[in-house]
Amino acid sequence: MFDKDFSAGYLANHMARLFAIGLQRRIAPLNLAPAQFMTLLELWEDDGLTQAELVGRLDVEQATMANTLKRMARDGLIERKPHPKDGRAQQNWLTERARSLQEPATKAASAVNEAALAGLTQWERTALIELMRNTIANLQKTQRPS
Amino acid sequence: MFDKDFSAGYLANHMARLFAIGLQRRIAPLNLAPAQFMTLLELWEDDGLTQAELVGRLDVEQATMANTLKRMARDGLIERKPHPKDGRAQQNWLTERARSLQEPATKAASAVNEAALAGLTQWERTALIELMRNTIANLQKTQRPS
DNA sequence: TAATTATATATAGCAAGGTATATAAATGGA
DNA sequence: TCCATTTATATACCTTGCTATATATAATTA
Repeated sequence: MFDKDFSAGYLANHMARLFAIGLQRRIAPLNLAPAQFMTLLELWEDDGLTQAELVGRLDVEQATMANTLKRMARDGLIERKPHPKDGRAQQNWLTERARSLQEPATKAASAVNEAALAGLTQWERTALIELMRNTIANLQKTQRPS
Repeated sequence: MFDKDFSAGYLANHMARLFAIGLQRRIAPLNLAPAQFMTLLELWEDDGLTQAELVGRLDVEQATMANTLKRMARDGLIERKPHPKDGRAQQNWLTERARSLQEPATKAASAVNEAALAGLTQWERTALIELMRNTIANLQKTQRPS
């Protein structure tokens, strides 16, 4: 018999939904959505990345990233410019507004993490992170070797 | 500086997406989607639950459940009948087809969990589950006390 | 070089989550 | 009993994800 309350997949889904709500509520005042924040994390590190590069770094489907970038351009977070060496590609450059959001947005995300891990020891926090990373690697292994 | 590869929230989102893909691929042949499976888990236990009861058990928004139930009725998984004691409510009853999916669907879900946790010791698996349950409780605590 | 193959984006369509509203039925008080 | 409040669903609209296709530009190869 299948007990969802001890199923890794069910718990992962539930936990991710709660994290998303927590983040969404805290970055909504910045006019930012969770997937936009995730994309900004990469652009804050390396501005001007192409859609394909972002797809590789964030492990989402190309179509998903295409739509997220379209909304980000619409919301004035990025500007898309033709790639100087590849006529098919576009570079995605942060706007001043997007750059200004780095500090408040990352603080909001850290606050959610802190609230989520409240009461866990440092050892437990590290264990959770490492176990999730291990699980992610396992899942990627079984679904990619296509 | 914010490192997404060690952020509980980011990892939870990534892990949940990978679990969802794994489950979706395995239950697609049954003409079943992940949220439908999650809902069936409750109905297999207690047939005839109302929308409000399912909302409470699965911790999703009422509107989300309303749409999921609509798709399940459309797909012949449930039949909705007026509640005998409450004119506002409807009871959701499993069809024969839905009952027949219990075994293959739960086996598919168990297979995904097994693939995800491959290589982890029993102790590590239990630790991951318990840490996720703890994190879920923390997040519920901070977002509900509305 | 011409033709094929691969790569970068875009778009359509659907599921699942969420917020915000609306409506109808049930409940509780005054 | 009548009115206000609560509860059960439904719906509209938005984001995020996915699959499947289509298109244009590179790259490769015959």
